[in-house]
Amino acid sequence: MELSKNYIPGTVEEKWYQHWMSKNYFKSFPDERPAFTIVIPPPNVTGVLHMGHTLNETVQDILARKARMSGFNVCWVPGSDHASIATEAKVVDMLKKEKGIDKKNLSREEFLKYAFEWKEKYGNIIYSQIEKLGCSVDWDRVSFTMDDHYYKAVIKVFVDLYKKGLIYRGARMINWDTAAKTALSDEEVEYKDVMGKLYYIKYPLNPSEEGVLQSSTAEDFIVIATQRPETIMGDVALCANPNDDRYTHLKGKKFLVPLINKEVPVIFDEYVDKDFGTGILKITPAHDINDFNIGLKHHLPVVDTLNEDGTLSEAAQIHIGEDRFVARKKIVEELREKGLLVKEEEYTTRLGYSQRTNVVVEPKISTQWFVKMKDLAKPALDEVLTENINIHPKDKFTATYKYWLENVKDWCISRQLWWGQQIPAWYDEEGKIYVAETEEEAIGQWSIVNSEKNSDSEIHNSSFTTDHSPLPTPHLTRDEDVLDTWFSSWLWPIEVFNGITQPDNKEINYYYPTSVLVTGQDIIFFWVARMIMAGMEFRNEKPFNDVYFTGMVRDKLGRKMSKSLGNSPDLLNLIHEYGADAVRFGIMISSPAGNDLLFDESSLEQGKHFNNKLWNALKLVKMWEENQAVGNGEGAMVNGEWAIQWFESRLSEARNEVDILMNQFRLSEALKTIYSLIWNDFCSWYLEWIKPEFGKPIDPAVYEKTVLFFDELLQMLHPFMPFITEEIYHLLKGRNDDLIVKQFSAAHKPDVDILKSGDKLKALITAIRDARNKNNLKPKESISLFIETTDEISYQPLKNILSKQVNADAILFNEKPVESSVTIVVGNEKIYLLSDAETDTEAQKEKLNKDLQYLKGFLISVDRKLSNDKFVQNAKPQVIELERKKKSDAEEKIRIIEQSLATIG
RNA sequence: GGGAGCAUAGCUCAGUUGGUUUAGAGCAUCUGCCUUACAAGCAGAGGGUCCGCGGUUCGAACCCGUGUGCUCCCACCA
Repeated sequence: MELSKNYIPGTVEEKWYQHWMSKNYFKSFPDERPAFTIVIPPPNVTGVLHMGHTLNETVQDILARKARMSGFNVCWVPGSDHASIATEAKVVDMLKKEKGIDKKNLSREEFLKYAFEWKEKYGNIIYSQIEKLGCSVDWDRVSFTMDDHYYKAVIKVFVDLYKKGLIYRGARMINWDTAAKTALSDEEVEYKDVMGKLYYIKYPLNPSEEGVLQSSTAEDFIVIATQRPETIMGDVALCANPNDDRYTHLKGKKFLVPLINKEVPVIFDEYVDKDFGTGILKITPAHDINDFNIGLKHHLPVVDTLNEDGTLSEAAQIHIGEDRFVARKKIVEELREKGLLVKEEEYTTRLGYSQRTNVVVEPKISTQWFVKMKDLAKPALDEVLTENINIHPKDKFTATYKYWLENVKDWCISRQLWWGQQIPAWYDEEGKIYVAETEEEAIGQWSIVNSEKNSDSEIHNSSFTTDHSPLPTPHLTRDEDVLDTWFSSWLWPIEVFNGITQPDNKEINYYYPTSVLVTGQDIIFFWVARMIMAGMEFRNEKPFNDVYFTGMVRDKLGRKMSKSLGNSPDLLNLIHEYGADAVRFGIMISSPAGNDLLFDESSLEQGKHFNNKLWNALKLVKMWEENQAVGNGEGAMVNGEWAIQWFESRLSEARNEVDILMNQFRLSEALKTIYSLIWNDFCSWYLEWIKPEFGKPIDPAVYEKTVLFFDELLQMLHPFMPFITEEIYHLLKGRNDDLIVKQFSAAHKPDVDILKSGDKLKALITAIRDARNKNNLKPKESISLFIETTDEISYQPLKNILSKQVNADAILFNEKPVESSVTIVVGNEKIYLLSDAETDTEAQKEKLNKDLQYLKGFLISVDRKLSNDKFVQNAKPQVIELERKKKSDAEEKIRIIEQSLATIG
């Protein structure tokens, strides 16, 4: 079979994915083997996968494939997240732009139909991307956070927590998204520094109050500073610090809110910073969390001057219906005209923006549903602190995890949206709440409550009536809101195995807890912490053993990937251009765990080159398949045996290193190790060492061994680059099995002595090549080598390799060349290169002098240590011994070099 | 304002409880090669005040203090 010049990934990748699927390699059923379970962090169905997902899925696939080749029953569950607010915002936007439909004009059912269509479209794109990337997920297990059983699980959990008293309904200050018209959790708000203005506004004294100000002031007003003049209509008090002498005399006085002349009292609270602004704070409980708290403390009313969409409400009295930012400008103008605006200052402030719609978030009083977090947080914290769950990298995230859980606040879980699980709460005409899994159950509860009420009233009326008229049909209305998307995601590792809806099924018992969670560090609180809470609360067991945090993917300038910057590449394009293996390689090679990844296409280029290197190694070995020596191996490499022993040891050494690195989740380093093993040790050294001269046959035993080595390298690389490795595995030799399921054998112990010989040989070759280079000896010009050594025997097995690698036609030991030659020093041995060509003695001298200088400096530093009494007294014996050896080695080398220099003259 | 992390070659990063040389890798750079697996390649080379300062130690890239710079998280003073 003719192999193409370069590796072409496209059809190969398609072919093998289909093959693996047809063999059901990705499918998993509970059996006797140990389980290795991964649940995919379900991507939001808001759009297509970006580079962050690519990194995540690649890491998971590497772990899954490695586990599969190590005898585990691997189950990787794919899926997607309905992403309540994010998706709803996209659908609303799409409807408006593409169909001219306003959500207001749709019924809930109609809207959900569109939303499901959207989910179908983007969900499928996401799944096809996961497939193209080569992810070995079990496609029979695709889960979605709004699947029927999943929906039921969420409802069940809500009811359960409500019954336990862990869910309550209450009026709180929440973050309000005026575009999506919904509450946001604290985590959904992003703060940005913005230039704003601080306005100083006069509040006049109520004219009905007389002579309250000290005569020295002589003015009947006080000045407050605010960034948000449009909220003054919601003011209910002015507040000063009780220790602020400037204002203590104002106690009991009343002032007027400008423009609307509403009377507000002066109160005192230590919360107020005397040194900020004027030292007086206006209290607007409806629109600021701190004001709200002060309001509660001082029993002040709440005046909400904003509508849900961010326009001013009737309570504002003026500018009703105008957007808050428009109203701000107008109010400032009006204040200025009335002479009530004292001054404006430039001021940098941090404003909260909605993560989903990017509008400025308004603090707003609202009745919402909350989860009490304190009791849930405790066990979740313990799991991590006791290292029952291991976080990687540990140092970086354990502290933040601990801090968040120790200071956790109640979780606002209701959202004023349609896309999501509708809150299972019903209200009767009196506003009484019934929380139940179904409407029937809610009605049942209502009946019980109302019949109790009837019997209560019977007792109190003390009128004995016997005719029990049937209870009237209840008019229950269901809560319109849906649940926060994370209130469904936190059940993910459990409910993908139906562990909430059927708590004792075979699957959940086998696959749970899952093995490892791979996710971005940005959702440690949103998701990771809450999954641990859910695991502990609903199954009394952690959801996963390990958590691997990937960093954020940035562009090569360190900027976040974003659509507006246009620096977020399209995954399918990249796969098309480089191949999935190269994309996986490129993204993994530069991605240490937990560090941000600076994405640069040049690393994909490197991956592509690596593919080609493997391809060419295949071509070389294939050539030998047809051209093997018969009989006693005439023309074969005599030193194949030694090369084989060396590579066997090198391979074992690397296998052990890679295993350790993989167990520590240091995947990037593991890949680097494999890359270097294949490119340098296998291709540049081993294959060159055993390669017969052109046209000559190879020794069959060497050939067979080489194929086995190649197999093992492919196996090591397969988790990282699955397609090309499977392809080469099959092209290398006719096979009945597939690489993807080939089980790792135990790694051997490397032979340390032979590795040392290998290092020596490599150093020798490099030094001689360097000398050739520096002396302008063309590769084709043959040389004779004269080696001065006390250990001639150790050279015997290396001789043939050495002469081939440096193009030497003769190697002589402990003889001096008669003619002038190039002299170099490698280790403790002096080597002469003799050739017919002119040699440049100046270049040699230069090199030798440089080495000499280095060695003398080195010797001084060693001597300094050894002549230091304290060092000799305190250092460990091995360390001293080592220094002595360094000293004698250096002295020996210096002697040889000086001798050489003398010879050259 | 509170906390965490980082700072090593042009770039991205390793560097294990302080001692294997005067610190390593990949990429990039430079030099020479179209040598029959591979120019998407081969061979070789150059490149570092381990952020500054101070301390502990016989010995510091590593430990301690301090300064500077960057990143992130939390809080959210009108």
